[in-house]
Formats: sequence, structure tokens, C-alpha cells
Amino acid sequence: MRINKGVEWASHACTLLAPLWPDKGLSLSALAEFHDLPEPYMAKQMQALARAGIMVGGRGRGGFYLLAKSPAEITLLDILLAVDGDEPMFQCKEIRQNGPCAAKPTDCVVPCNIASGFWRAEEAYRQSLAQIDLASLAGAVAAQLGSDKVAKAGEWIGANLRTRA
Amino acid sequence: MRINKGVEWASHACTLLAPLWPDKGLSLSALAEFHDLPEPYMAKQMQALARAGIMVGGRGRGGFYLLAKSPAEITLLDILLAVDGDEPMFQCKEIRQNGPCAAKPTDCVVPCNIASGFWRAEEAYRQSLAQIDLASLAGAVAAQLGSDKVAKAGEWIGANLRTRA
DNA sequence: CTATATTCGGATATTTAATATCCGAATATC
DNA sequence: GATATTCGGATATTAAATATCCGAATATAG
Repeated sequence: MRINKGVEWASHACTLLAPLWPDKGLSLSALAEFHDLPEPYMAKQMQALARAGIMVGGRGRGGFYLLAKSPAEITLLDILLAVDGDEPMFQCKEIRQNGPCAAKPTDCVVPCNIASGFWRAEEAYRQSLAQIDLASLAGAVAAQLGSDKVAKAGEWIGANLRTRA
Repeated sequence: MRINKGVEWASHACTLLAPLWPDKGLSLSALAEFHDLPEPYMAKQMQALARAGIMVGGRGRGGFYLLAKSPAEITLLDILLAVDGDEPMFQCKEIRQNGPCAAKPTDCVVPCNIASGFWRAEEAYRQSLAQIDLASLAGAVAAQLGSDKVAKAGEWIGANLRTRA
């Protein structure tokens, strides 16, 4: 029950790109270098985000990644589901239908109470993540960081900026 | 991000033992047979519950497993943490301290906003599971099952009952 | 009181998923 | 039109979850 570490990478990358939306972004190599991450594996996370419609990638010379939607429309839940998959954490194997006192399948149209409890909890988990969007997240990160650090990062980003073709 | 299947097994086993508390239980083999589960691997889950203080195991001829606490005092969260471990799903690797614009460790006493968001969501997840105790769970399962099925299961359990020495 | 049969408990193989990497397809520049 | 640089999917490697086995402990029977 450990979340893919790619989720952390993807979340930071999206937060970094949020202020650049809608027409500017960074190359894959720049995104990897900014947090000192292995570029080939970082690519896998970006591809997952692109498949989910969160990022847009441009290939060829001057290639780039940039957000596909407004930062206010992208939440941590979207990123989690894109990178880590959308299947539920708790998987009910219907073991109540096994053994000497097995329940008949016709009696199991209603989900098992145990599974229901776990699924309800996961719903609360997802709802909490759905309330955190990239716009407010990027703002909070910048506020916490201090203006001098933000300026330094902004300079680096500006030197590596890529524009949608 | 998939939960151990042992959590499902342990949850069902605890629910089964709830009505037998405080002095009666079942042997490991009976617990495994009831849901047609592999006994050796089922043992591992029971041992985890015993280590966490949820179950009590008695060894030797006439060995048994029974709940160590009142069913009302045991929640699905307790079972999850006992079987699946208590480390958080999201693990912050502090990648903000890497790369050309790395934050200094002294600036990172406050947790990263991204990690905070995931941890807050996990707190909601756990709180939801903490509200489901074994007493109400066993009642709900029995109500959903129907009195004839409950009687049949009760008969089987009665024939395999074990009492604390 | 001793021996025995049966049980729990921790340590050990096997399988699956996550992690890391490589090579080919695509595209903008020269 | 050729080339250099980039993204995209497919392929090895590593770690974790799954399944299993063997020894330690204990209540019963002789």
C-alpha cells in the first residue's frame, strides 16, 4: 500500500509548469534536471500524464511538455489516477462465497459490508485530493518558498523555456 | 497502491470471531477452512493481528485464536495497520532539495505542500475506517445474510468451537 | 510424570509488481 | 531534403508481496 514514487515527481513537475500555462512549458530534460531525477524514468511519468489529458507533449527539435488544461482544473487526484492507475486499493475477492457456509452468488448482489467500508474510506481519500488544484498549490509553494528563491527558480525556468509550436 | 489481500482475510476472520468474544474462538485450521483459504498464509495474517494486540493465540493441543479486545474496540483501521503496516502511503523524498534551484534543508522544516496534501487525504481515509468497528460490522453482515444462513454458519462454528484454556 | 500429537511462530522460496533503462518513431530546424 | 533532437512504447532489473516450510511450544493422553 505504498504509492508510486512517480506520483511525487509528476506532482512537482505539474506544479512547476502551472505558472507557465497556457502556452509555455519545459523540455523533458529540463523537467528531470530541475529536481535531479533520472530522465528516462521521468519520461514514463510524463507519458502517463499525457495519456490522461493532463499534459501535452511536443516532439522533435524544441520539444516540450506543458499543461493541457488550466491549473485550476487539474487536481492532485487527477495526477494520482493518471500515474498510479485508477483501480481501487481494496479488491474484494468475495471469499464469503467460499467454504462450508458459502453464500450463493444470488445472495451477493449487494457488496460485502467489509468491502463497502474500505471503498467508502477510499472515496473520502479521493475527495480530499480532488480539492487540491494546481493553481492554489503553486501559489502555496511560492508563498512558502520566499521571494528570493522564487526569483532564482524563475530565472532558471526562463532560460530553459519552451513555447508550443 | 493496492492493499494486501491479507487485509480482506483478516477482516473476515475478525468479523467471524466477534460474536464469540470474550472467551471463545476457533483454531487456525477452522478459520482458514471457513473461507477456503490457504492455511499457512492465513497463519501469517493471524500472527500479525496477534502482534498488534487484536487477537490472542493459544498453542498446543486445542489451540485457538480469539479476539483480544471487545469487538466494539476493534476497527477496520486497526486491522489494516496491523496487517498492512502503518507507514504512510505517500513517501516524500524531498526532491525540492535537489537540482539547480535546490532548497536548503533549513528552509524545509515545514513539510512540502504536495506531501501535506496527500497526508491530509490519508488522514481522512484512516478516520473513515476508524469509524467502523467489529461489533456493528458483524451485526450488519448478519442482517444482510438472512437468518437461515446465519443459523447454518452458527451450527458449523459451534461444532468447531475452541475455548480459552 | 513422560511421551505424543497438535498447534502457533518465525524464517525461507516463489511469484508478481514496481523501478529503471534502452531503442525506434516522429518532428522542427538547418 | 538531411539531420539533430525530442517523445513514445517496449524491454531488463530490482524490490515487495505472496505462498510455503520447518522448528518451538503446550495441552492432552497414557
